[in-house]
Amino acid sequence: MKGAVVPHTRNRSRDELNVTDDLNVTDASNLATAGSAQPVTPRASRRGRPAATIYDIAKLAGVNPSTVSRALSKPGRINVKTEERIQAAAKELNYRLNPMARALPTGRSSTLGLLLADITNPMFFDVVRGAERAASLRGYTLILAESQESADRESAAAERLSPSVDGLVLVTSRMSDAKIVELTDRQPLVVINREVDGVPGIVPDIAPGIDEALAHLGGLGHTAIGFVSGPENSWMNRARWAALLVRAPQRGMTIVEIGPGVPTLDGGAAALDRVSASGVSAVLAYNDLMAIGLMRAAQARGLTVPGDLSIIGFDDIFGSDFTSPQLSTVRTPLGSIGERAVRLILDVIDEDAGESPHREIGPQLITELVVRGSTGPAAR
Amino acid sequence: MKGAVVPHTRNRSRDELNVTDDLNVTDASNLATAGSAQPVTPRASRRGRPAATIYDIAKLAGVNPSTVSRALSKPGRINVKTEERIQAAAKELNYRLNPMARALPTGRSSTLGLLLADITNPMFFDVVRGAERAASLRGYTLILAESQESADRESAAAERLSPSVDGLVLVTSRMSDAKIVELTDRQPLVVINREVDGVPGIVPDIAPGIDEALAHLGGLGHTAIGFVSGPENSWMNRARWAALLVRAPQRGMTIVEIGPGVPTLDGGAAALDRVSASGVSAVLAYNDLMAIGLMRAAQARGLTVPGDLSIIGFDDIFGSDFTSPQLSTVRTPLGSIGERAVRLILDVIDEDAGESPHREIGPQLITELVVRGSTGPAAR
DNA sequence: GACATTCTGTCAACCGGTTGCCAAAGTGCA
DNA sequence: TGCACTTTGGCAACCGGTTGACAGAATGTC
Repeated sequence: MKGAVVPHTRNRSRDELNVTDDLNVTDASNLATAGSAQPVTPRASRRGRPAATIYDIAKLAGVNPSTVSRALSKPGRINVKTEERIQAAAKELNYRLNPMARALPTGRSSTLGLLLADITNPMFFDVVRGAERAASLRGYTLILAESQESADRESAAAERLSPSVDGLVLVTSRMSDAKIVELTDRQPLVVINREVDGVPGIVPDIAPGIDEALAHLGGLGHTAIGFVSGPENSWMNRARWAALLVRAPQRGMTIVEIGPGVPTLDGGAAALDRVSASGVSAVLAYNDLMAIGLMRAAQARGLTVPGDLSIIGFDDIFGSDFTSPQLSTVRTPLGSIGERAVRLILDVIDEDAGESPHREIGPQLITELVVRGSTGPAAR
Repeated sequence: MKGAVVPHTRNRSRDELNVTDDLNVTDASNLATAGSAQPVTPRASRRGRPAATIYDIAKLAGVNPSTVSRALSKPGRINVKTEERIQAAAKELNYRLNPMARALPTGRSSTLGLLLADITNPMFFDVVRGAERAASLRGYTLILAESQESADRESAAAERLSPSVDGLVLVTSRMSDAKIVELTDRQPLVVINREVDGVPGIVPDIAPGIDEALAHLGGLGHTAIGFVSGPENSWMNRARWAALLVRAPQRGMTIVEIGPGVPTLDGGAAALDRVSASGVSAVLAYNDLMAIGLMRAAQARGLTVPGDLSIIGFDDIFGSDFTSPQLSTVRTPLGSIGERAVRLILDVIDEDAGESPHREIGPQLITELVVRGSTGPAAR
């Protein structure tokens, strides 16, 4: 008899299974007056066998588990005949790879974390869409987390996500540069709408849109402009203000900053008093949300837009053309930004893994003015 | 000498580490004219030591790894003194538990999958917010996936997520009942806005809102109503239509179904011809997106709302009060629905795990009419 | 002081994959 | 037929945790 020390034997006795078919179909007719929380039918316990593993496949195909692993993830490493047998067994067992089991030895989860400041800001729609597309194209899954405009919550979310994602995309980070650099030291990370020394990032070129906006306003006779400012800790807020501060005087316009404020409808509405008091005839707001909030507050007070006040937003979010008048706004190519950001971080990840460091420099991400109804001639 | 067979020795020589401080700070000044894709600074490779494990803690605290595991996750099982020592070591090493390593033996990932039909439908804002709140309250993370209104893509997403989540929440599923039941057999699952036999779900009570809407329209003199219908495979679409079909005649009104159509702005706009041709003086649309699309299309054609046509939407999404006139709509308590759905699925999960099957039946999730400007007296 | 009971920490198996190393089998070429 | 080289598949360690079983120490009881 051979030696009998079996060091790591797996004894799984899950082959035969119950399937006691006690499904108790409750009659849930009467669609129309649907109740609220439908009571759960007493489901004794999850039926259906546990998910198949490579060990099950190995047994069925009569090979070693490691061979199954290779057949499934290293095409060509295994004899074609064997590979076919394994594929057949996998299909028969309806095998589905367990990503977490794979992530443990490889250290790669094929998962990316996307940190947003505020889910309810429609600006994120397109970013998420674009990111999703680029991610799934390369077999990655996105995990979304929201920081609700708080640097602390953002940093907590990053810490929480960190062990289970291959990389982090910060969409409109509220964290300090130092914290971001610290995170970048630990794992691949890219920022959107922000520049941090030594951290890869995707930032649209805001200059064209702002130039167009100022030219547009100048052409309408406005000479005193306001900037309804967003969060102080937003890099993009500072960037937009900085650009205006340089460019407005170049065109012979005066410009004042009104704020900072929270980047929401309410934040925009809250700026109305200061806007009125400032005597400006036109404002740019940090984003469309604030612009719309301001517009509605102004209208509620009997002012007309653009008669008494011209308003321009940023981003061209969903709904910015619902308003009356429709909002003029500096469009940001959000979808492309999300897409590029994910491609960039995947490149960083691959590079860390020692693969080809190809980095495509695509077309510029430029912004442009969308002229709609909320801008008009300055009152004489 | 004792026996010397060490079966599973871990030899990690990661104690000393490099930290070659070659951070090459590139000067990225000039905020305003930010370029597009900022080139990545040549980052030799990820700096910073690999994440600490319980083995590192064990060595530092002079105990066995299993003791560390217990100290960290089974408070009280371990001597207070030892536990403190371990906690201190964990803090010193900045230890962070690896969720995937934990998920493997326990089979629980503390992660929930949320399947949406369309991220860009603002209806999901509140659902996601509510779900997020309930999930994080109980230590769970949400993974969002989008099916883009396709049953196939939805089912594929469910399959893909399945191995790595503890449960699935289908928000507005487009899959067949059979498929949903099949998934439910494999793992905890709850549906929102849908009733499926034997599958736990959260559905708002649409009757009150629809009654109010019909009463409102009746009071304004409307007798011929249209329902601009959404996707055929949407349970909620059928439910709304079924409710209207029963209730409108009870009030002496006629009602016709116009559709089906895609549940977007464009889908609503596309229904305009059929709405005009039908001769109705008021319509309810499947959701706010279609209602707004229809309203804008009507206005673009020179019709007035509500003068020529009264319009009511469903859900009261973000932006439904941006329009002019503002949209009257049947509000759905989306946030509560998301919250309740997550609580429900966590109960299902706990129950499967053999814990207390407490199930709170909260207040009813009722809908209500929000009267704004898009409804008015019927034309004589 | 003897014995039963509770506390506390260790051992080793296990979750489901991946992968370096190696030997057996197959192939090519002289 | 002999030998070098390539293919192919198995073995066992490993990723980072969890947990049942168990033994030694501490404590309680009479």
